[in-house]
Amino acid sequence: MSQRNTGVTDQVAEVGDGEDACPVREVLDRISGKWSIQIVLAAAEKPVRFTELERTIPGISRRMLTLTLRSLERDGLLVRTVYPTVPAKVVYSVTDSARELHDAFVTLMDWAERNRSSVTAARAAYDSAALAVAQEEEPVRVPR
Amino acid sequence: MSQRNTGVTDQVAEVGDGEDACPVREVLDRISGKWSIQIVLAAAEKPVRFTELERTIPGISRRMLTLTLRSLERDGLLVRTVYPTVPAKVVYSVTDSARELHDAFVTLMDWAERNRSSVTAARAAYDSAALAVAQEEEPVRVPR
DNA sequence: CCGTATCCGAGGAGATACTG
DNA sequence: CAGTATCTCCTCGGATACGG
Repeated sequence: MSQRNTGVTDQVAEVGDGEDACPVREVLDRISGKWSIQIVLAAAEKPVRFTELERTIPGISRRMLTLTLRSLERDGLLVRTVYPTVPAKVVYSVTDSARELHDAFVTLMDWAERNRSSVTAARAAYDSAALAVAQEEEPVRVPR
Repeated sequence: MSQRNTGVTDQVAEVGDGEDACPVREVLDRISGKWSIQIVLAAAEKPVRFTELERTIPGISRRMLTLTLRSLERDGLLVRTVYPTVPAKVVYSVTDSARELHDAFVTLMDWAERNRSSVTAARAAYDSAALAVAQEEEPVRVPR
């Protein structure tokens, strides 16, 4: 009991949840963790099997896949269905709640693609400026 | 040099960024961290001063405020303006890029408020079910 | 007022090995 | 196939103290 290090917030957290009530934190807690969004994104297209997700999402580990799935299931975003066939087959599908969230994610992804280049550029500019300062030299003044 | 523990991803990360190119990760890296969203949200309403943000955002520490601000500035989401008055005055304002992102955040917040109750309910249901299993008893079968 | 530097704990996440 | 259990590393982020 009293399991340590469950990752992904925790589950069955002390019953007394604590009254945050802040919507910002609620959202963050749900989409943070490297994998939640990608899983919802994948499951929203069509119900997916465990192994399927493992292949669909590049760097995910078995552990994090399981933990994130449980977390999403707990929040009522995914439904886990088990078919008691011989090697057992498990399918995860999104709920209505998650489908709406999915739309919000799409908006976010859209932003990411439209602003990718500008962010990269801003970053490069910021870094080179910081570097110049660190070297106590005049900015962007090329040697030769 | 080679400073440890800068928090908020890191800045000036080894120059060679590594080619992820995954929009999902890009978004996540920007909105993860407990404070980014709230800062953008606040600065989007009107340009804000450092201390102002400190008061506006409840639990934030000076450290995290600075770190997150730098990170957002680096990504071209915030602009830092210094007025060389006597005790110096610094104002942070959002860029166009950030204003679009702000809209996406609003969508997310909207979702959070609309689904707050259903998530809470789903969580309670999941937890009580798990608890019943843990006690090796029949589910939801009240004693008396 | 606007930060920076340092110390340190909590928990997120990978690697690996084992089970029904 | 679909997980669970451990062990461990590392990043995030709070507390605190100091500097221009």
